[in-house]
Amino acid sequence: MTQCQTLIQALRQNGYRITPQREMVIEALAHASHHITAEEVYERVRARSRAVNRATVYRTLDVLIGQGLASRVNLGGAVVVYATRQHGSHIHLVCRQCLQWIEADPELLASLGLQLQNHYRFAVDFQHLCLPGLCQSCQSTQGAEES
Amino acid sequence: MTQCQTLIQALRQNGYRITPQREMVIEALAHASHHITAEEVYERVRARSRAVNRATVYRTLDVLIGQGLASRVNLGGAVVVYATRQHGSHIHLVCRQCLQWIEADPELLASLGLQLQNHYRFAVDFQHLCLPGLCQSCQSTQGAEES
DNA sequence: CTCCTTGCAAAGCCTTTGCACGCTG
DNA sequence: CAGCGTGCAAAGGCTTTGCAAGGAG
Repeated sequence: MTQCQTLIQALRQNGYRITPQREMVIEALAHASHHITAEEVYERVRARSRAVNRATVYRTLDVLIGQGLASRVNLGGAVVVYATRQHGSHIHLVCRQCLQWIEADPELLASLGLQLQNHYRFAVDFQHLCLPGLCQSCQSTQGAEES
Repeated sequence: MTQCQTLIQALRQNGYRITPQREMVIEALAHASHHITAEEVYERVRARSRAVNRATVYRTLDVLIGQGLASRVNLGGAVVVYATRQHGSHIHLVCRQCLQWIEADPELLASLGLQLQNHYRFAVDFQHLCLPGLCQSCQSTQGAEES
C-alpha cells in the first residue's frame, strides 16, 4: 500500500499526472510478489477496470522505468518482466530449458560487483540481475534427451 | 575453417542434412569475431549467395542452438545476438543506457559459479553471460540528466 | 527414392505510434 | 483552462509458420 503511495508521490513530484490508470498499473506492479510481464500487469489492471488499454500499460511502465522506479528484464527467450525497484536487489537463476527460476542470495555477487567496478569501471545493475543456466532437474534431463 | 567443419560434422552426425545454406550460415557465425545478430548472419550469407532466405537463417540458428552448438543472448532491449559455443566463455558487461558492451574476464565468475552450483544446484551458463549495468561514461552522465 | 530443407509469403507476437478526446492539476 | 494522458486502431520490427517444390543422403 505504502509502496504504491511512494511510487505515486515520486511520479507526481516529477511532474507526471496521476490518473486512475497509472495508479492501477503501479498497484499491480507493486503488489506482484515477484516480477510480472506487461501482459500480466494488463490483466490485473483489466480485472479491476475495463477502461485501461494495453498501450497505457506499456506507456506507464516506460515512465516508471524512465524514472528509475521500475526495471525491465529479459528472462531469456521472449520473456520480459517488470518489477519495482523496491523489491530490492535480487538474482534470478533462470533455467534456459524449463524457463523457471530460482532466487539467489544477492550477497553472492557483492565481491564480483566490486571487482567489475575496479577492473572495468562498470557498475553492474544488481537491482535486478538474471543469470541463465540450467537448473538441477534440467541438468539431469539434459543428457537423457540427447537422442 | 576447422571450426566450421566441426559444427557441420556435429550436425551431420545428429541426422541433419548439410545444405549449402546451412554451411553458409555456420561459416558466417563461426567467422564472426564476436556475436552477431540474425540479420548480420543473413547479410553475410546474402553477400555470398542470394539463394538464401531469412527464414532459413532463423531455422538454421535454431537447429544449432537446439544442438547446443550455438547460443542466443539478449543484450537488453531488442538486441539479440548469436555465437558459436566455440567462442569460449566470456562475459558481457552491457550498458543499459548506451547499449555498448565490454568483454570481461570470465575468470572473475569462476568462484561465483561454484557457489551457485553448491548452494542452488544451478549451473550458470558461463559460455555466454551478459550482465546489465552502467558503463563508466554513462555513470557520469547519469546524475547530470536527472533534471 | 525418401523425406528433410528451402523459399516464398503471410501470419504472429509484442510493442509502439498518431490522433482527437478527456481529465488532471 | 492548458496540456498531459488516454483509447483506439493501425503500423512496426523481428521471428515463425504453411505449403509445395527441391535437394541431400
